[in-house]
Amino acid sequence: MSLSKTFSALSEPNRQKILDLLKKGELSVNEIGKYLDVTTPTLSHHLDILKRADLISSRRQGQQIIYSLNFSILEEVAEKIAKFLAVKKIK
Amino acid sequence: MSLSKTFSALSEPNRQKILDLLKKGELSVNEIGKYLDVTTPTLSHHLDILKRADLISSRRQGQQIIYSLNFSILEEVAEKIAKFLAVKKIK
DNA sequence: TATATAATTAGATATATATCTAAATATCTA
DNA sequence: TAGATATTTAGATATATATCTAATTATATA
Repeated sequence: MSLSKTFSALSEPNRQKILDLLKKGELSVNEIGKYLDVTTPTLSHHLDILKRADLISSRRQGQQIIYSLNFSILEEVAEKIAKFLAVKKIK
Repeated sequence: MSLSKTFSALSEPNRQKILDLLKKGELSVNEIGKYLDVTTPTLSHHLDILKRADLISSRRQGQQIIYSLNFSILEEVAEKIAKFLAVKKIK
């Protein structure tokens, strides 16, 4: 997974909000939609981008698709930034 | 400064490379250009975006503009991600 | 099995972004 | 001060992205 793809996924406010919502626990598309001011197809598009960036996962539960947060990529990003910043201290 | 603007600035590969180059020390536009496969105006555009995101600073030195890395915003990003991830441990 | 509900996919459109060439600006130097 | 060098700004263009409506797919249920 490229850092660019991750940062790109993280750069959109609606997607940040989705991650914030999922932080508290998994949610269906419909439930997420209640907190965002976009149509369902637009929401679906944002979920797709987050999923391709491996920031979230999904599973079907009856008629609903339940999305949940993946922490690992964000942990990697934090680690990479920390490693990047580490040079500062070396100097 | 919005997180979106920061992530957006960080999402482009050439800009990531610029930050990487500046990590080792300040450089002129011309020097940075040696490592990137873009024209000078394009490079100037990327520098402008990084500067607007407060990720780099510049000063004039004779005919050259010298760019240097700002660590603070990246430190903030790392901190925000860490804080975001902290909920995981709480639960 | 027809209808309702949940979500995605398709297709269109408007805005943003990355890129280039050409022109402008700033500084240095012969 | 004329010409060279360094960088930015202006303007054009092609690609990417966010958004919508309409259509499709998947599941549940009366």
